[in-house]
Amino acid sequence: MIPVDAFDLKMLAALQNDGRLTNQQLADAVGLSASQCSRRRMRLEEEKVISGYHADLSSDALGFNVIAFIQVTLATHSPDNAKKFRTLVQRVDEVQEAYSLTGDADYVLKAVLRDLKGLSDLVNNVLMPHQSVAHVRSSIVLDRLKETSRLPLKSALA
Amino acid sequence: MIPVDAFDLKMLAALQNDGRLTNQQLADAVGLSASQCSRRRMRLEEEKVISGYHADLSSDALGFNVIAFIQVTLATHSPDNAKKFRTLVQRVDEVQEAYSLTGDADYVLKAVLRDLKGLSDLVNNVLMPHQSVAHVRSSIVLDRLKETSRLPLKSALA
DNA sequence: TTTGCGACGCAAGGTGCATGCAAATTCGGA
DNA sequence: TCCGAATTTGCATGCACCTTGCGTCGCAAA
Repeated sequence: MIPVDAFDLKMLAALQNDGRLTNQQLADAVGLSASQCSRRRMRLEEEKVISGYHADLSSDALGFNVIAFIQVTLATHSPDNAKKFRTLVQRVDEVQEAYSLTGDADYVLKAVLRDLKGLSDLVNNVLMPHQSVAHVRSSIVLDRLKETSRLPLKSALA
Repeated sequence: MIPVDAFDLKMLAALQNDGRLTNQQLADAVGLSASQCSRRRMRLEEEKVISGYHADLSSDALGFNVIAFIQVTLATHSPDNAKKFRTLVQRVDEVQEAYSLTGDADYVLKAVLRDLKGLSDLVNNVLMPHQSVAHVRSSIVLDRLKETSRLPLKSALA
């Protein structure tokens, strides 16, 4: 597959923690020169091992007070219907994540909203009325114990 | 609360998309000078509206082929037990997200693993044997329709 | 109107980045 | 074991970028 050695892994781990690390800081962290870090980083970006860099914003500070998981059952399992639902999900910014899962429901969505009215709007005015959707059940997040997107790289040597 | 004006929102939106934007690029995007972008960005970081920057790594490219949602029921609801579970979750790198929810289960975890054996290990050798845990039910992700951490800022003027 | 304060753009000095280059290292075949 | 080719590395350099000081502008209160 894509060549990723121990240096790359250290760099990836460091960049997962701080995406604005200087090549020099990276160099100090992994034990290479800055120029090498620059080259390797460009390669990793080129190969899409690093798919992007993002600022992490505080949902609390910005007034997003409600997070919800929404289990969705489709009206039919036709490919056409699935595609319509997919497009819907892509379009709605409040939906951060969407997965199809084994188990009871067809899909699970994670949504971020300003308040409970926002959730109500999403469920009752966006999801429920959509032709592809049959049934919706939402659970509100009471407490966030952990929330990261870091991969457990310690176990990874490709 | 924290003062965030239209310029700030534009900057935040831009930095959500690309966390390595230059102050000058930011300036072009929002219609300010680079120096002002620098100052405002520092302020937003200071105030923790921007909580950090992270490289986004491709789980596929790095061989993490299994994502699972794990519903956990605690043995008892004592504060002591909850704290033990909290610590466990924090320690296990494979668990990316953990929430307590309204509804059936006490907690939902999102875990990233190399393969099904990894999931099995996590469930049977880490979660199940832990004294705080009574019951575990896991669902495997079949398809990822959407996966982002962007906040829907269009609705946000604090 | 005047005064004070905050936000602005500009300019300059310092810092970081990317590429050329030569030395060092690795690897396979004889 | 030895040698040569290919890859990887560190260093140097020219260029872009970042940050801070400074003077200006606009607005709000007196």
